[in-house]
Amino acid sequence: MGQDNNLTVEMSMTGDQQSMPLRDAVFVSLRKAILTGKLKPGERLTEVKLGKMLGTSRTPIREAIRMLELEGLVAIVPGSGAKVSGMTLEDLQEVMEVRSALEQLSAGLASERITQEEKTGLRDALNAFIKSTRIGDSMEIAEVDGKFHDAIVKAAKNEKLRTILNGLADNIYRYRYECLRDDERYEHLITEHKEIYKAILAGDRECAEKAARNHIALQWEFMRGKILEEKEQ
Amino acid sequence: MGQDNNLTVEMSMTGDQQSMPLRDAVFVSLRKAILTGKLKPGERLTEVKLGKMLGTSRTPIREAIRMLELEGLVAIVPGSGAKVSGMTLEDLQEVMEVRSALEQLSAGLASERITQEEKTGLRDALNAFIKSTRIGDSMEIAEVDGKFHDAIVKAAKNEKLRTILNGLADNIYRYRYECLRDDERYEHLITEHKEIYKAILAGDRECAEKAARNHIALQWEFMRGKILEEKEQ
DNA sequence: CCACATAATTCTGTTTCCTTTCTTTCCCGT
DNA sequence: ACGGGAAAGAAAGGAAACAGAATTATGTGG
Repeated sequence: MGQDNNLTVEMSMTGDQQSMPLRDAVFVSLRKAILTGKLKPGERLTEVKLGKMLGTSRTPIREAIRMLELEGLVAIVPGSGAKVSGMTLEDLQEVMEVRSALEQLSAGLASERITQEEKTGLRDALNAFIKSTRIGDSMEIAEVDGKFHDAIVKAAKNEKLRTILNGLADNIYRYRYECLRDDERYEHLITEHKEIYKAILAGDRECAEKAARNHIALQWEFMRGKILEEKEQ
Repeated sequence: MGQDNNLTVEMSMTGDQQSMPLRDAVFVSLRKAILTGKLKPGERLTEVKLGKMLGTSRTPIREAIRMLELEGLVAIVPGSGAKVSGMTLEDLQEVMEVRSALEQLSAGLASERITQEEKTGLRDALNAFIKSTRIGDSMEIAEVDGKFHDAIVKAAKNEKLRTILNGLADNIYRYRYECLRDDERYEHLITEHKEIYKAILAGDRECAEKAARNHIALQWEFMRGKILEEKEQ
């Protein structure tokens, strides 16, 4: 009961509701709540309850849930309802396999298509990442890491790729976030990012792809290890 | 007016509506109508009209449209409505770039993970493809071509990849379909498919990836040429 | 004390209605 | 005659109502 009230406050809809369809606001709110773990995997999402929490009727909630389903963040059981979808280790591996292929493509295309301004933008993103690892707020690090990868895919000039990659990033956000609490890998992460950055700047597609593949592979290895050792406890 | 009635009949909802949420039936119907070109790019989708056509109220229509939007098949103008989204040549190129990377991954993984039963299934799919090119019904060829690619991604044992690839295939279905009307490329297609098939059977990942990349590259080249020469007319 | 069946409650699926926003058309002024 | 603005109409956005299925609770029999 008290928890619900807490969530109500936490899930208040941000910013400009004006001229923005309610369903989109709800969509963003729910998505954020899931990604940050406020709504936990397996938790049941009842429409009336969410409606009360966000102060809307069921209609926008329903539409938002349908959208979340297509993004894979909730699972709908026909006739029963929706629940936040958890992920098995196998699911994570699937996502990481796809991500590996697409981050390679992203880095490769970026190395060929990046403009001068984007180069400075990418450098700034890299520096921001390095800086926030020094400070150590894992929430911010996840954010800035995402910015770096997004800067690359922007330079790749392929919006379809960008959409898909961002969707995949959301899929694993929860787990990546958990893994970033550990700072033993920060130095490695910086090195890997630098390597990708250098290859893209040099316009060396082969090298950029290789660096990206390597980066994802190491990240996956680390995540996998973390999750497995957590399970043993 | 008469057109509308025609569409009504064409868009009747197929199969087991029982125990299937109406929105999904609507979703499938609309999707098919768009992919087969019954609903043309730019055409406006008004909820009441579609509701009358399919014999439902607006709600299932709305939810289906939201889902179609996330799949990129319709575009929503806030407050105004939804329309079937067309594709520029640049959009197509974006899709093909991503598809190239993922079909490579698909073939590569399949070469490592395919089971004995799946091998025979893939062989059957290949033969079915060859057979339908002899008959020459472009509708069926597109279907069977899809089956072949789906058999591969099934063997790759990665459902996430499968979902994304099928989504991409839908994106370009209309255009691929158009291009298959031309039978000058059938022989090449068969050769390329055979090459992928052989590499997967041999368990040669490198070779499978190369064959897949080659296949997509040639398909794209052909599509691009077709579209450009159509525009010139 | 537990298992099974039945009833009550809750939640989804769908329809219907009201409100808000956009679009189009028509009229008035220049 | 042409352009701008206001009003009417149409369509989406949102809320509430209704029906049916699912889950939970309750009670009875073993």
